[in-house]
Amino acid sequence: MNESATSRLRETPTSNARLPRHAAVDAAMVPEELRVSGCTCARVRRLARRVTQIYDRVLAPSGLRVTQFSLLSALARSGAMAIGPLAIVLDMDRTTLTRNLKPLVHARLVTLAPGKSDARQREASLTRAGRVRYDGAKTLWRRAQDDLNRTLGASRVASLHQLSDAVLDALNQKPV
Amino acid sequence: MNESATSRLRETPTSNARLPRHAAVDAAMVPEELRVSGCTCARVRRLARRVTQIYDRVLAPSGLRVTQFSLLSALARSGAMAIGPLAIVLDMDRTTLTRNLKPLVHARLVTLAPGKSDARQREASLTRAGRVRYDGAKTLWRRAQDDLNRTLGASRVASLHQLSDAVLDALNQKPV
DNA sequence: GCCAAATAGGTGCATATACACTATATTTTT
DNA sequence: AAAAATATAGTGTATATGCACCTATTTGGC
Repeated sequence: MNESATSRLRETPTSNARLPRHAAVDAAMVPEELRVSGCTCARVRRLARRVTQIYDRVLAPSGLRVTQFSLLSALARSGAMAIGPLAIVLDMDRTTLTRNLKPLVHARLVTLAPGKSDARQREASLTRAGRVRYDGAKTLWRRAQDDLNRTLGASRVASLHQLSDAVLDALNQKPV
Repeated sequence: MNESATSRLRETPTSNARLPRHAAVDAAMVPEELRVSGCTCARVRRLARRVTQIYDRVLAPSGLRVTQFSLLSALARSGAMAIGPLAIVLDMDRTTLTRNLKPLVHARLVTLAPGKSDARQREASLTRAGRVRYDGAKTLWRRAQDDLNRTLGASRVASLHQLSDAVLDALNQKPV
């Protein structure tokens, strides 16, 4: 069956312990014993899964998922906004945004209105019900965030924020 | 409608330094120093979206997505493994893993065999074709990883790995 | 004014994610 | 040994994600 079982499952194919050779930054490498994958993408996806579960569970009583909460939050902050610009702001694919808005529109928390100057545009904005729902959910969001802060420690969370922002910024400056 | 439209939507909403300002809602009486502004979950999700796009595009010629590549990688490393333990190792919901394996099983890159000692278990393992596909995709993965390292700088990538591992470890030690 | 190019957005398709519930097999209890 | 409890995995449902392709509108030359 698994003829590969004979191999000594040496370290992970993806977990080569040294990153790029064009930089000498070995000083702070992860201990080998952790035997984690060397894939940055796998790490951030895993992190997103784990963290999302926490927020979604705490937000559940509001009937909102954290993605939906974030969309309401963005609209509460920005006011009416067309799909395209909003997608750029959120680093979200335009078509993903369209689909993520759908349950919110169906729940009448968000409306989509034709653009005033350009008939192609669709401006998304919070309804009154959307504002109310968002305000109510903020308490739960705060609880989730506090839970995380307590578990990880504020400094680690702050570091995570800084690093995430820096990475996203770098990727937007110089797209790969 | 959007009475908040007056606010100055400067740069990105979530990287924006002020989210909820109402400290009165803290059901858990969290000290101020534990308060962090901005949503950690929105950040890590955004980061995961962005990074996933990079890897998926580079991996495209292999016919594998990065999630699938990671699954093959895990199986290449571990050999045959039952669904439950594999899900735990990957910090992935068990049912998500079952469904993520489906396209790989359908493509005959992975097989699911009944457990030898326990008929409830299903042991996943790489097929020969799966091993070949995985080996071929590793070159593309390496390219994606190198691209990212070059764009972000190795030290930032190393920091991201360290921090992600530390956070995941902390969450597993002390589940929220 | 007309038409090609560019722009804004939606659809089809496939995968990714996870909670609630279900089905089956094993283990423990009586 | 039969019943109850537990363990293992799959399904139903719903959302999240994004590429390829499509439609409608606007714009830029002419």
